[in-house]
Amino acid sequence: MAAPDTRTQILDAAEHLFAEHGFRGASVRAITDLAGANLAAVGYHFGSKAELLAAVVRRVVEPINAAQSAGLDRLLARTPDPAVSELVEAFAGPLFDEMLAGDAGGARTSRLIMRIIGDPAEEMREWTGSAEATVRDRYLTAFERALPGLSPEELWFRIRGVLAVAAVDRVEVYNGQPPNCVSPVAGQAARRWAITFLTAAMSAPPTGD
Amino acid sequence: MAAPDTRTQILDAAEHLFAEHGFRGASVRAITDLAGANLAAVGYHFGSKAELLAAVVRRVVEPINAAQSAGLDRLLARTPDPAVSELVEAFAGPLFDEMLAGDAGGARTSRLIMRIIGDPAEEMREWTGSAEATVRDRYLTAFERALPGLSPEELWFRIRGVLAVAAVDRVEVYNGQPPNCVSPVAGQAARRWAITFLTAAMSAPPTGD
DNA sequence: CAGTCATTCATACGTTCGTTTTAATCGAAC
DNA sequence: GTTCGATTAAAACGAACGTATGAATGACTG
Repeated sequence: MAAPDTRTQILDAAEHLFAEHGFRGASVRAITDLAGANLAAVGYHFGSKAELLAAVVRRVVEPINAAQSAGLDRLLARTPDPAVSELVEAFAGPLFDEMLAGDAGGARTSRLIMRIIGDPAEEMREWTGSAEATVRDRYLTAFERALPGLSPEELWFRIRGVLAVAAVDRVEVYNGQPPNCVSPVAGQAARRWAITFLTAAMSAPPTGD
Repeated sequence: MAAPDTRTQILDAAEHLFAEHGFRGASVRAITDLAGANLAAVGYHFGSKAELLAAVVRRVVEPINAAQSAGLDRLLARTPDPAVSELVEAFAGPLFDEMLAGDAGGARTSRLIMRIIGDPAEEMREWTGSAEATVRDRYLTAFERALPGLSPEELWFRIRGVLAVAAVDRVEVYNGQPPNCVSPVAGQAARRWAITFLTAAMSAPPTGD
């Protein structure tokens, strides 16, 4: 604690710069400079830049997934049929909570998550373990019970929408401040607004064909 | 001006590769190779790689903005107080329509938009003109009238959510196929699903403090 | 004290990048 | 047929990148 080891300082710096500039935009030299470490430290501790990214993403995603899973456990222990609002809270809440725990009110972490879910066919694709898929499956079936009549395709579309809204939170959109209000908004307010927004969205009746 | 205009072929190739690999991930050499043009053609026709990006983004964003503006005009010509569902349709609809006009059912364009709104402090920041801000402002005041009691901050949060859902459309999320259904979904279905989803979300009552 | 092991350091290598420069090409106007 | 502006082609430049290497450092062990 008095002397934080080089490895975690590199992880911190990499999380910062990957979120801000993307994987290709953040150079190993910039990361090690920010971390106060030597250039070769990345190779020594992680093997390569891609493996460093995997470590960064894992560190961000794992607590979120654990919280999502625990929240669903808590819900299902009480009733086999949770309400949509409860499912949304348990699923989307951790995305905000873990982000708030980070620096700058989570603005940086939300950017990182946005890059993770938005980068197709990049080095961002190697980190996923089975935990993510498991949690997704469990929420999918829970939502299916809570929203009868919704096709699996439309349900999956909605869940992706939840992820999108959570990820875009507090990322400045469209080049600058919104016209009539301050941004980024306070973290806790954004969390409540998102739950309201997403609960209404998930609860919408199925789209008629 | 005939069939193989080098300038537009470079624009097409750049739109493809910027969407797929991002600004830094798409090299000028890869773009000119895909376009069947010479490396120096980018410098000649656009000046630099950053200006090429600006041209690409402009070409994608301008028709969307024009359609959004025209849709609001049409609405306001009929009634001074359009319903929330009408505003959502007029605002989010063009994001899908213009994407459908593109290749691959718009999957690539949606990725490009996602990169645009997700890249802070990058070269993605130079393209915006006054048209975007104007359209945003007009929708903001229209939504304010349709949703009394909603604070400007929460309203802006919701509009960003609409953009996020539209942008993430058909981008494969979380590394691979969703567990129980095919993806990417058909474009027209996604458009209807999104309107349903977002109308319900925008219509949610204000979050209590 | 000598030894060893993990870590840090300075440095170099080979690639790839965006950009620039200079020459070649081509179509039309005179 | 020549000239001229506009476009394309080929080559090269310097900078930045990810990675690899071997020597220095320093704390702990015997």
